[in-house]
Amino acid sequence: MATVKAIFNEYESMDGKQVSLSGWVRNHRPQKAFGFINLNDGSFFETIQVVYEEALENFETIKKINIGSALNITGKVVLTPNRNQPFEIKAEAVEIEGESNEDYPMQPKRHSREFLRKNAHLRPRTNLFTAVFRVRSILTHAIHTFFEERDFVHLASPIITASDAEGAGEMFKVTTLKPQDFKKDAPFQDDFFGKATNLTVSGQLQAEIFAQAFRNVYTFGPTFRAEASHTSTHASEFWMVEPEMAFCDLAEDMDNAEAFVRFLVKRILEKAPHEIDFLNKFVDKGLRAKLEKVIEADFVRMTHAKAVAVLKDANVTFENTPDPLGDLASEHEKYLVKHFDGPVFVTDWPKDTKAFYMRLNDDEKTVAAMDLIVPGSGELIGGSQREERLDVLKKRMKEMNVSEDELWWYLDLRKYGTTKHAGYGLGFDRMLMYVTGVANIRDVIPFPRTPNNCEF
RNA sequence: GCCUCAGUAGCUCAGCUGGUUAGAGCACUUGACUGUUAAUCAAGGGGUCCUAGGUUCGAAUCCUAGUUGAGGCGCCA
Repeated sequence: MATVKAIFNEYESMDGKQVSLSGWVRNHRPQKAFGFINLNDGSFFETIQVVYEEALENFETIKKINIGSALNITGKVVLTPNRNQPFEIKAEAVEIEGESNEDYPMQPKRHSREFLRKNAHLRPRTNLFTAVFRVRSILTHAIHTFFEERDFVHLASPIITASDAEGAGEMFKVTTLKPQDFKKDAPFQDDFFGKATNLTVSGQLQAEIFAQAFRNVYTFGPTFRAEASHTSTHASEFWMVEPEMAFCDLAEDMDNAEAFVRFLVKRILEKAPHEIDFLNKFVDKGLRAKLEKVIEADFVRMTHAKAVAVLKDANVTFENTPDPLGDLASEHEKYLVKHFDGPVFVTDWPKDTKAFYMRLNDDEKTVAAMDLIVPGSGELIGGSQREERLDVLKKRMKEMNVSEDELWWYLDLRKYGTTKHAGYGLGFDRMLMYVTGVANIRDVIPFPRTPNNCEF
């Protein structure tokens, strides 16, 4: 069985060669004595044009084939240098593997993203989602390749956790109890794990454990947030890449993050040129230029204090006043990436805006944190140097109401050969938004989970 | 969670200052067409105008509530 991809690669030497193909009809234009079928077999972004003529014994049946039908085709490759496509397949046999009903919802025309979300079982067959999900697959492999080439050890951090200490957002409860089984005083005593358990919001704390053994490690897996977020960059279930490096400070952490983002972009440009062309043409006209610039230019790095100063100097009225002690609003992030025309690292954040484990700077007011903000996807990476000093860590946990008892093992790491170390979390789906130019996270996840939406 | 906007044919949308039987393009069905490229041309079928209530002689159109979706904000990746 030939594939469309293989034929596209070798058609010049295949004139007159017989091939067998199977795939799905993307478009069909029958005429009186012949017709054209655009077939996609899943191997390649492009469709292949199949021509069939009256001489075929089931010609009248073929003429009635609907879009979406699955076909088996035998025919000859014919070079057609003077037509819109360099070659086509002249059919010798067209067999219908699976018919498509006349009410097939996907038409050869533009559909709204909302409609396609409601038809998540059919949208992978559209050009846009063919491109997006192939890029998603390539991006997944590229992540493993980047770390594997640098001798990082991959670990699968647990999806069910007992700790809810991280404060990264609301968590989903995991329980086998029925509502009436919860006891008032000790609700989870009789539960499956004998304690309250949740779906993970981050694998970082477990990655820190492995980093103190393997030095450089990463996790890559699903994470869950039960926040009622209604935005284009939030999902209830999403994937995160979380490297963790021992003997590493914040600057080296950023070096790694920058190299990582650059590597991923480069890989996508190499491995998915047709998909990027399509996305550049129909989704985001500046996409290719933007990606090429990311490969070349160094990312801007500035402290939070400097960023606030830049915002104060800006000749723009913000709804939220830039606050040297506060978080950046998304309008601020948008201004910064536009102003610097590319990704921006913001470092050394006010300690009250960040999590307990981030390393306290010598000024005792800021922590060694970094966010990488990018156009379109907002905060793509959040990371920090971790607090390795036991006494300081304990003090921060007390200040922020984090239970020492629950995280005894995390504190143990600071007793037995503690090292300076750092890491970050990269939102995989946001990275995919960034490299595809797709504006909504629901359109880069095969079956997105958001508040009130768990179909499919 | 807060704010704003929207819901009319399978899809994309027009109609909305109230007024006969609710329209277009695409899709679908039938027919025409000897090279189409989201083919073209002709005809036909297809509607709980989101739901409930209200105002009115009369509501797709105005009002109220609900519901679903989208966008923005907050939270973060």
